[in-house]
Amino acid sequence: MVTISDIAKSLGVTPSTVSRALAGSPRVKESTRKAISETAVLMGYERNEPASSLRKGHSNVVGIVVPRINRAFFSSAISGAETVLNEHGYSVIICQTHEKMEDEIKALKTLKSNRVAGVLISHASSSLSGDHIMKNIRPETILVQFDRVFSELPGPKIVNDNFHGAYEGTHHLIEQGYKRIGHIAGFMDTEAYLDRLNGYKQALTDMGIDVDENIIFYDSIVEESGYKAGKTAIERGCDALYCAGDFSALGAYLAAKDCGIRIPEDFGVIGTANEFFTTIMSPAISSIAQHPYEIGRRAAQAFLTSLKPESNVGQIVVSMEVMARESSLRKKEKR
Amino acid sequence: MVTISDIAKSLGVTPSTVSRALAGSPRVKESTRKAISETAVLMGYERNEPASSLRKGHSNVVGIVVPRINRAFFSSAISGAETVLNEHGYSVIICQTHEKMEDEIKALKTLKSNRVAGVLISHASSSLSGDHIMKNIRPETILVQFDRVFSELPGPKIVNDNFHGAYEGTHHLIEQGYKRIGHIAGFMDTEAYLDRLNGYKQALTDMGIDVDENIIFYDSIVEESGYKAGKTAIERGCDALYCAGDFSALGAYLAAKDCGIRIPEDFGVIGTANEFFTTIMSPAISSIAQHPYEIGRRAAQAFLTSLKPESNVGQIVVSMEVMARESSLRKKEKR
DNA sequence: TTGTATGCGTTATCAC
DNA sequence: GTGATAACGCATACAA
Repeated sequence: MVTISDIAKSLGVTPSTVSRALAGSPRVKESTRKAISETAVLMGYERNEPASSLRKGHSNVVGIVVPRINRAFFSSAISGAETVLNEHGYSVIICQTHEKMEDEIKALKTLKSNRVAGVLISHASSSLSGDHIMKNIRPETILVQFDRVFSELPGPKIVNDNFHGAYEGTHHLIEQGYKRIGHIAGFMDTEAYLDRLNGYKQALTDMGIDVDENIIFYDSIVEESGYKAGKTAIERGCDALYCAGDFSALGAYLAAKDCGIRIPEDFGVIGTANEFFTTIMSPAISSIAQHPYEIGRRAAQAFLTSLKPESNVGQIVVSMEVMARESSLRKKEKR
Repeated sequence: MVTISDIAKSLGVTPSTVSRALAGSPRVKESTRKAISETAVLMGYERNEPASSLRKGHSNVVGIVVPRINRAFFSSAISGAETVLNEHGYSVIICQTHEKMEDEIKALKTLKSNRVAGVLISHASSSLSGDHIMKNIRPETILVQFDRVFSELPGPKIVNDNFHGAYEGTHHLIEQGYKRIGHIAGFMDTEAYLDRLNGYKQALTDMGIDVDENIIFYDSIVEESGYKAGKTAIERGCDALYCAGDFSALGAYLAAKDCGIRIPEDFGVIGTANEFFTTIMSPAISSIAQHPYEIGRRAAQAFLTSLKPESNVGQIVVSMEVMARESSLRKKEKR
């Protein structure tokens, strides 16, 4: 392995100069700069990152902490973040928490040990406050939260525009003439679901419809719960459901089908997340799209700008988009 | 930040002893060992990984190189590998190649700079040989290939049992009474697709059916290509298709539907990968399941056992499983 | 079983 | 604009 000393010797300069030259310091003559970088590539020099990290006190690595890697939303967010960070010379260490606060703490400790320059985190569902995050991060480390955030923690936060997404989705159902619109809401310990619930309520209120707690289902947003909630919603006279997740929407959709109820004529469904499967069902399921890749990109960019002193990124809201498909379109489009 | 010297001072021993104790060396008295680890937690000691890596010449990090993180197969494989590696004290750096050999080389260089202990790689489609991999890996680094492998490279390889999966899938179609079975095959520069093609051919041959190159489609396995191939297959008198991917299977499935051909009565379809959407279509699409999470786990385990001298892991084949669903079941199950 | 001494490769500080 | 020197924290070879 060739080191900066090797380069220095072969050029009759000192390691300090080589280090400065390779770091792009302005305090080195242009001609020597060029000579050094040329012989560096010639000799096949590659920086020893651990040595550099030890000396500098931090590495060129950013940690990303998520509940699970193999979930469409997170894997896309990671992909977006990795792409941006790589372009700027950073590597990415991935940690999954399996939704457990305990694992989250372990992950943060590992990242601290590795002296990462930053942490992009979407916290575990069992993390009820951000105390353990602040406790397990060095003060110099840049913390960026995305998707699932604690508003009480400092630093950039990248979130979906859940309120407006829910608002638009509900409004769309009303526009299509649905009268009694229920909601599969998820659990209220997650801010995202609370925001969606509020968007839903606001849309109803704005259109002069009373909110009925009997048709709001505070349940997990998996397919099975969606199916059950769908059945109940139908019993309670709903003619449409806005679901905080696509899998619960799928459950409700299948429940309606099983009851022999026509979609969208007699029953409208709209989900959230724009999962691939929603596009290929027949009828296709409407969904409120998130932009996970973009959220990952933004999180990475927030980290990069936070690197500069005086920067102050704050909260970034990424819009959601109603993808109106057959499951909620009963009015014919004008032509 | 507390260091081993701090611990040493507070206990009246030397840093070497602390280092040895924390590393679990047998050459340290049990009582001092205990005292040291106790004060270590008491003082909140956390190892400085860069320092350790510099000294040892390698880090406790394993690099994972994949074409894209946000693809179901790879994100699951990463998830499995990360889980196993974490249990053994390793962190995971993720790199994506976007299917470009150029990015793959960059990724390997980065990992080399970081002195990773191992590399788990599924190579880019544009990598036609493994030369660049060997060139950009230190000889001490353990190389594990998974899913897309170069058989000419040394070291463990974790692969799907593509041949038998394809064989079983094709055999299943024959058993269901389909007579003229085509194949959407993918491109032959990828070993996996070649193996699937061979399994398909073997199954036909074993059942006394002639292989007809006119109904083998060497095309990309995306939905669009599947649709086109599906149409052509129908024109050429096929009554079933075995597809090397689920998205091409979906394309063919929709092509048949658009032609007004009944599935499975008049046309059978089976895909590969067992994507979620195949289960919820109506009729549901049969698929030959892979086990990506398991493949990731195995890759990580192969790395861990390769750590031991004298170990010699070789090739590991992970079985595939025919998930027979409505799209290929025209014989009623016996009851 | 423990201590002593050294160096891994880099970068920052200071001097010239 | 360049050089000399030191130090980051840890792990090992050797000595005792």
